Amino acid sequence: MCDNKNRELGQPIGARIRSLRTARDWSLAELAKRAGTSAPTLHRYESGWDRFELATLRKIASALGVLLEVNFVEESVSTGAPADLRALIAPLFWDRELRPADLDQYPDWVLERVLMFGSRDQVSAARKYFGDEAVAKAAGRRGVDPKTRNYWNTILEGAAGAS
Amino acid sequence: MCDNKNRELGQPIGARIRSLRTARDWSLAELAKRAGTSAPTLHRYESGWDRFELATLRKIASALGVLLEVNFVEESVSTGAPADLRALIAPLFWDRELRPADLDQYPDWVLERVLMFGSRDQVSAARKYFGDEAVAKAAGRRGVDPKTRNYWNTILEGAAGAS
DNA sequence: ATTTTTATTATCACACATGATAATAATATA
DNA sequence: TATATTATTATCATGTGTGATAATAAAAAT
Repeated sequence: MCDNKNRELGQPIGARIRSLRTARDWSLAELAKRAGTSAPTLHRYESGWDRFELATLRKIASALGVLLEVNFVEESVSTGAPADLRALIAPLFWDRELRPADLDQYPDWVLERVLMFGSRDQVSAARKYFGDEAVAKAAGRRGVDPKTRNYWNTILEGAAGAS
Repeated sequence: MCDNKNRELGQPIGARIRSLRTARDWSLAELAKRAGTSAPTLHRYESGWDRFELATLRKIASALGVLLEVNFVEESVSTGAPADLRALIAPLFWDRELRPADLDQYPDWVLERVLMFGSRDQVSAARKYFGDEAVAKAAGRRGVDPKTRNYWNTILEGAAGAS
């Protein structure tokens, strides 16, 4: 999830709540009971409400057994420069040196590795650099495990639906 | 920053705001003007206020030129069961199959690989499973690059200091 | 086909987050 | 030392997020 609407880094809050709830096979009423709120209120949240109080999000997170993180994030490494991205993800390429040209010649291969083994920051930077289409393509490669593939299919589906 | 008080993952929100503001050499009045709020209100926030509306945090983030991230983070995989950890980190052992017994027979070797190439989740799960002492030991192995070693020495030093 | 469960929409009262304002204390500047 | 700037504390009016409730639609179960 990202709260700043200018950057699509994940699901909107409401969609995330729904996703977490349905993963647990809970009804709106069940989660509402656990979170100390009401089903119609939760429905409102899952349907696009966006102006939460943190206290509300805290209750919901607690009921769902997840951690609520709230971060002010400085603009990350500049991803306009290939050299910056290369330096960031180079550690993932233990078997072969990652050359600067590889970013443009073999985006699928690079992304596959990043999606499979990269940290959040590395993945985020690569996604920004290559774009969602390239990520979707890379997620379809044989070297990507089904769990990771499903993850990205869901994320990118959500990101495409929002545009 | 982490919003769930049960886990210490960073600065409280208010302290983070102050840190970002003073880094820019702005007064309370300056940030207040940019964020469309008031100096006394900002002072309240920086001094421990904790029950924010997201809209408020958005305004402040925008004024500070930073990204507001709001995440529900799943608790990581259960690390009580060796099979779960093994499944999680298995992709990192591309050159040799990771057998269940390896976790107990060669913890150093397993951890070295995880520390060097693991994702955040993988590292976190392994750390939880093996404990900090084992991580410290593994970080000292020859196959761990100095940067990673320093990273873990710092982290574990901090973790030891906190107890 | 009927009943039960769940989701969805709408209304409303109330608690409270927020910013405006004033006053005072502390710090920085001239 | 005097003045200006900034930080801090307190009060209060207002807008709004929230949950309770009712009604209805849709989906699932029997």
